Amino acid sequence: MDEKGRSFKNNNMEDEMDLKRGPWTAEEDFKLTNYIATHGEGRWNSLSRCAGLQRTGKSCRLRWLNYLRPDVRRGNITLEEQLLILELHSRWGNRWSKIAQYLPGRTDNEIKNYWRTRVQKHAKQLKCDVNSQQFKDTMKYMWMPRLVERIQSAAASLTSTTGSATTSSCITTSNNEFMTYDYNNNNFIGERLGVMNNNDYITPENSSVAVSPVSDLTDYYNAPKPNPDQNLVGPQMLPDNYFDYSGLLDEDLTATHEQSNLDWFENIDEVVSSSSESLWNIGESDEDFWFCQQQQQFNNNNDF
DNA sequence: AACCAGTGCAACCGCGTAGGC
DNA sequence: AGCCTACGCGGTTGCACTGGT
Repeated sequence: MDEKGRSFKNNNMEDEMDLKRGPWTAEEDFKLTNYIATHGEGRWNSLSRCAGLQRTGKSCRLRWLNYLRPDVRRGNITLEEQLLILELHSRWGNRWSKIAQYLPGRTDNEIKNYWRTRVQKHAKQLKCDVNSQQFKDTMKYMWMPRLVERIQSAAASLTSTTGSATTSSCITTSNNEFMTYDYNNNNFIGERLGVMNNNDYITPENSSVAVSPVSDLTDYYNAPKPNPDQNLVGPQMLPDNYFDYSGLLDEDLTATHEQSNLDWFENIDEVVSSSSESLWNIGESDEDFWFCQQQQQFNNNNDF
């Protein structure tokens, strides 16, 4: 039973009346941050009292975890993070905290909000349920390949403009394994990454999607028609463009990196940040949404 | 300038669960 | 074993901001 439960009300109604709600003030933030800096986290209810905050422990915890924590990463969700969210959500569903473990600095709340405001919005606009197989396939066979392509084209364009100055980025894992991602060869350099390896990751050899120089629209529309009996499921839908994302994250992901704080593409952000804002972000690009709608219409027309 | 609808995000709520007594 | 407390998670709400009319 938490502080909203019966026992709380029985204990002290006056305390409940005094509790403050709503947006946090700078002063409250200061108090909470200062107190945690001195005494550490935990025991949120007593922490709230000791810090002189008229807030529930729950509220303090949320404020700290989602906003005040020094390692909270703010700003737009990057392309790489989008890709990872899509992949992990397809695997785990609405397990936001679990997904958040693999996006360092991002909170479950932020990821959840991203999903609801961007992804679900698109599902709605595409007139299909976000949990439907149709929508999942749209993500898997269209959005995710597009993301991969844009991530790589962003890296490639940067490479072309900066010469060979930036051809790799560093990745550190919770185990302090140090890995390097080679943008020229699209693979990881190093012993092991845990969640990925050279064979798993997208390379020019194993993915025509990732390096396709042809416009997506052309590719998709030239793709063989899906088998009407199979209701838009399976790699046969878009064989030339199919990329198996199950390889992106190893099946042993959970086991090998249960408490992983993998700094996924920690520095790729810097590499592509200058151009990523204008690249494809779910919910932000009319062009790509239009493309998805066209594709959906195409599929509908050919399926039935 | 005023209004309104849409959007994004911080914060809250309800519930399940683990652990202590 | 049963109760209580604290915590964490996923779902939901409220509100500030923004862009369109």
